[in-house]
Amino acid sequence: MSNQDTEQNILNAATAIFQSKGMDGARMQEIADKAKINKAMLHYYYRSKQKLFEAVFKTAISIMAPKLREIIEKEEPLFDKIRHFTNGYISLINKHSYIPTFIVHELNRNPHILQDVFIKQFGDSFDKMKVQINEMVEKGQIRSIEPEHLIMNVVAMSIFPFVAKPIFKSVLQKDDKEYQELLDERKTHVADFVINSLKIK
Amino acid sequence: MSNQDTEQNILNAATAIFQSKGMDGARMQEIADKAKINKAMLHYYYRSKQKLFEAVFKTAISIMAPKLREIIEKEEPLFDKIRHFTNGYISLINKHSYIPTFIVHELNRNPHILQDVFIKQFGDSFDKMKVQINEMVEKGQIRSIEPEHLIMNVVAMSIFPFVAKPIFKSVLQKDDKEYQELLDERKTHVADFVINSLKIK
DNA sequence: GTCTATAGCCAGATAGAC
DNA sequence: GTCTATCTGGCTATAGAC
Repeated sequence: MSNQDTEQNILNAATAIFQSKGMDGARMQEIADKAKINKAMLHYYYRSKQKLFEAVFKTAISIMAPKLREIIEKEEPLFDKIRHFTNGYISLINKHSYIPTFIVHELNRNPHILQDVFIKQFGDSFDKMKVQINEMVEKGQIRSIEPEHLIMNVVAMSIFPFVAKPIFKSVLQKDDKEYQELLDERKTHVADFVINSLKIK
Repeated sequence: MSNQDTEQNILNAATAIFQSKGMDGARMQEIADKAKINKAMLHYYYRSKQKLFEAVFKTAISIMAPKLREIIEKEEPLFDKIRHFTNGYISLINKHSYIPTFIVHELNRNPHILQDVFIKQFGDSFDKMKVQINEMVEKGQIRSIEPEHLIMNVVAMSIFPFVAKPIFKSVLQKDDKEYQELLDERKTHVADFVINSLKIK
């Protein structure tokens, strides 16, 4: 295996372990076993558990952020944007379902990891979106709503069902297959639900 | 200090530490320091870290569950129920803001903690609520919606802003005071948003 | 019940042979 | 680059004096 393959191999194993157990619960030995290499190799390539964790965390952010950015920055009508967000984001998270829980937990454990990552990346785009929403309200095209709440609503309904999967599965009494079907339905359901609430008929 | 005071004192300290650092990140020494007692006392009263953790976890569930049960079981019109839920639950979580993140993380770490806690407590109530929603759809009083999605929507919009607080604060560029104001607004905003989406006008 | 001291274990990190 | 063996520190848990 080449250096880069080994490095990637380690990162993949570390991602799986860190995302399911968190920084504190993860064990270097377990990561090494998963990567089918020696524990010393982890340190050879990444120096420390902390550095390896940071690599995993940055990778997780880099999977989530560009798609978000793409959807938000694209110039198109608000309702289209909402549909693209719920469809695109729920599909993406489906492929990386551990990421939201992982990010949420690690950020609460240590909020300053973020610092200004998001501000720098999204500040301008969100300002534009706020203007777009406020204009539609003023023109009477949608109900009155604060942009902040609209954004929180859409994001919450899209992501929370992944984060709270064990609770919802239990409360709604669904098995894995049934719950997956619910998640798929939400790609369009959430957008419909939001747009119905905004529309003035 | 009496036995029970000491026991409660330990539980309070453990709650604070476990809820901010999680089971794996918490240190018995830190809990002892916070409770201003000796580390050996923790073991005298709770035998092991695991047992102490379970006490904290059960307390967290027992704070969240009865209110949920109360709101869901009360016989009243659906829209009233939605208003009571968003108002009551957001207020409650405001007083215990670490709990949702704590529960979510620990459940993902170890999903079988739940087992049938929720099913037994809420199975019947949710069935009744499903019937209530389905009847309103059939009578043409609200838009067609699957009860599961409606429940997920309301819960997600109420709870996710607490879980994702560091992210939203950063993205929306709010300080603590401004973010708290947003959370307070949501007690009525979420209910309005949901009811607007359901109404047929 | 409360403390000090310490046993015993396990994890992250490194030394050093190959 | 890759491995084995080992160091070092920190953590849970307990023994035992008071």
